Amino acid sequence: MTYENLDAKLVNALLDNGDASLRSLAEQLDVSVTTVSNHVSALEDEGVIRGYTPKVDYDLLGYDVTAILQLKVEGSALPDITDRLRTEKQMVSVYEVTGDYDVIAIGKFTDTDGMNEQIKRLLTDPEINESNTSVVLNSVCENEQFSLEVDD
Amino acid sequence: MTYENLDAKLVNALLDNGDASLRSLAEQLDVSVTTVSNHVSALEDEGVIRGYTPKVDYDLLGYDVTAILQLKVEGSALPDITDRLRTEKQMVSVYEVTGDYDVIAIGKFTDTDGMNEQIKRLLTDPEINESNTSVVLNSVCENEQFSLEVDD
DNA sequence: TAGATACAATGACGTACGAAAATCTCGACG
DNA sequence: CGTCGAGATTTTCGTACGTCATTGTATCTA
Repeated sequence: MTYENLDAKLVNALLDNGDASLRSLAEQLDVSVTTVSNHVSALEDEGVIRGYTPKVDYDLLGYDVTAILQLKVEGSALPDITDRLRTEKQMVSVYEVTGDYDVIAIGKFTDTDGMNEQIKRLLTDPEINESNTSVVLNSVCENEQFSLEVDD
Repeated sequence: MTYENLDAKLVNALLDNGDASLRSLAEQLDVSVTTVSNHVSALEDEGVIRGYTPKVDYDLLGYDVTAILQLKVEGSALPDITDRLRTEKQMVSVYEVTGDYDVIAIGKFTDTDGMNEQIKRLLTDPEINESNTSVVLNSVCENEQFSLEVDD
């Protein structure tokens, strides 16, 4: 088994269960605990694994509404706008993009009223020329981290 | 300190560091290890915390290109399309939405060529009436999990 | 020679258990 | 009608125990 395959398998195993103990990983991949420890540490040091996080179910916490905002922005104002969006706590993702719009942002809200209010407030910004909001009806999948390819 | 505040603080502490030990959480929040253990277990059982996952840096792994697809789909074909998108490994998020388009999907690719090919293949589907692709120039933030409000 | 492995020692960790404290329930009484 | 308090329930806490991750050393392999 090559080094890189082991790393990919480790990442995949951790994506499956971020809590997995080094021992269980060692058994699963048929290598020693020490090797697993070394490789996982290396992945963390390299930044491939940038830490661990609980998967929080925001739906259960009352953040029922997800909205996708698309904005056309004055070119020079782009950093201002993205900065402002990022500091909005409930913004999950903010992208600068090519295409019809300049910015696409995804946010989560407790209800449509709160969403409308917050979005309205955002859109008062004179540097936003045009906007388009899509409300999510159904999240087929969200923030899925896909597994890496392994050639055996 | 109320029960709910403790839970919110625990979630926030774990969002800050999903690896935090029960002991460090206990010290940080000034409660006993047992209390932390009970509450974290409860949060996991309730589904508020749906598990733990490593934060994988796909950029570092060569998935440089992120694209946002918007599709108009024959109403009856919507489940087919979303199903198919979900099974595309590199799709990170797939939403059914209101607005100009019916589906918004976010995917990651190793290069623009691969992206174009994969997207072209997807769009041959006759049930997709119209599509629009935005390529991400800059991810201001991505899949940020925001912290919960705590009233002290 | 560099990387992987096995083994042992140590300190940290998660969890189960019983005791103590806090909170809630609800009828009795002023 | 409002207040009180005993019993019951829930929550919290400290301790103890077995498991785990980590580290260092020595051995093996490509």
